[in-house]
Amino acid sequence: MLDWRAIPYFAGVEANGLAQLQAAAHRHTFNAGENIFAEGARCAGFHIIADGLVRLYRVNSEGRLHTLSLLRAPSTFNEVAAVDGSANPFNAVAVTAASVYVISHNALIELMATDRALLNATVRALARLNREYLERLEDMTFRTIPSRLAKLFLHDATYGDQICETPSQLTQEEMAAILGTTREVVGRALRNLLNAGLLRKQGRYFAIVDRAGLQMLAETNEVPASTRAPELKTP
Amino acid sequence: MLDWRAIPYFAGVEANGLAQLQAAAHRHTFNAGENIFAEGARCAGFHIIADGLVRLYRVNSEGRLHTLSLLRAPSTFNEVAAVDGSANPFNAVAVTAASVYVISHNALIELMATDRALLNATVRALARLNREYLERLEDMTFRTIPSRLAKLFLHDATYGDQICETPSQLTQEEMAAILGTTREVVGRALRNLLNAGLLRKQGRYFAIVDRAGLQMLAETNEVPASTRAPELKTP
DNA sequence: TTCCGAATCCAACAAAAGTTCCAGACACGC
DNA sequence: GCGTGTCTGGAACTTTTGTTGGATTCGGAA
Repeated sequence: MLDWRAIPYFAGVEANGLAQLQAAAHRHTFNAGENIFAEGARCAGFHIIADGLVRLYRVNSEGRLHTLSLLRAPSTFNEVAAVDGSANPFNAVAVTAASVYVISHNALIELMATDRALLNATVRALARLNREYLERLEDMTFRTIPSRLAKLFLHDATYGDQICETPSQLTQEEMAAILGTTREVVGRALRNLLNAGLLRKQGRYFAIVDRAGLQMLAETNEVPASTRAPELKTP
Repeated sequence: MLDWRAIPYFAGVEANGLAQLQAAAHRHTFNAGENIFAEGARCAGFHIIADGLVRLYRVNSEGRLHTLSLLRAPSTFNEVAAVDGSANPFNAVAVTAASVYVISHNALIELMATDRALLNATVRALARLNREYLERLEDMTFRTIPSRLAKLFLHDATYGDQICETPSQLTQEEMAAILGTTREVVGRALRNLLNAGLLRKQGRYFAIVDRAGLQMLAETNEVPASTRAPELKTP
């Protein structure tokens, strides 16, 4: 069961407003792998994840994927389209079987018109989303792939809220989609972090060895010399 | 003189509300090159450009610049920090001498609490900003530099509203800052677009020859074969 | 167990982007 | 007209990223 009060978006909205939101929401269930809505399609409304894991992503003309977020309950998505009523800005797919509440654009606008707390919450949520996107934009502009990978492992503010699975449990393919590159490149970067002594293998996955080193790498694009492992190859 | 009704952000706000906004605003003037506010500093409030050209940018640890927008009157900036009261998400500098009205975070919050139209306008503006950032993010993720350059010249939705100077009047240095790269790379890309017959030189600057070709390049990262100029070098 | 598909590892190569350097062109103020 | 600083053109080189292809490991289903 979904505890509506636990949803960060609705912090500040009174019981009365919550009840109205619940009344306006329609519940949908999706099988693993099923599409929830498509980028560019008519606004699908405001979505609340009650259960399951949801991926938001975009695809380019050559078919490469960019995962914007991996979200699990309780969280919300598609706020932007829900608010302006235009096309969905990304695709959404259920990674696992998922249960989702949907509030239509019109219903949300109507509720925001009567419930000031909801309107305020929306403003806050949009501002927060803006900051997140800007952070991601700077990552793509300034950081190398090893640096972005380190940041992903640190699970910091940028990715922490949006991408919920710990990176150590993601496949290289999934990490690549999140970082906006290809699996091979992620594999190489992982090997480098391993050799540099920042990560170590733990079974199938990776564990953090040197958090400070990862932080340094995330911030400066450089592996700190003090923690770098000695070269193995002799010329 | 600034015509407050001409500011897109305030579309829908009534005369009464506009008067209150004007009363809350403080006018500041800046010389060419003068800093308006700094990234990370305490929230500088909501800014309205009455006159002049303003650059919003970020800097990375190595000192490279990323120009997020080049704005001229009438337009607004720093909405996000003005709304959530946190640190400014970027630097702002007056490119030319500029005159700017500033409304503090507290004043804006108060006005939004009494003026529903202003609150709605803020929601719309934040949604629009979100879409712009997402578009830019995808540009950085998926497009090559020639492709981004073509998009800049096409002056399309992504850059059209935010970056007001026509690209043909920007220096290579400025284009590089907008695209998130370096001057040399922009120079090379420009030469390629020239050789491919998509642009031509017009005095100091460039003019568009083949708009469809630029569009194709912007969308697919490929220079269309039909318009490509014959190779000059023979092996 | 055996087989199968998914995920990984690794090497070699290709392409894109970043760096360094220097030579001209041009605009502007003196 | 003459320097001076900004902007541009372009070559040569390095690094990073993307691509290809094959070998290997792993876990679960038959």
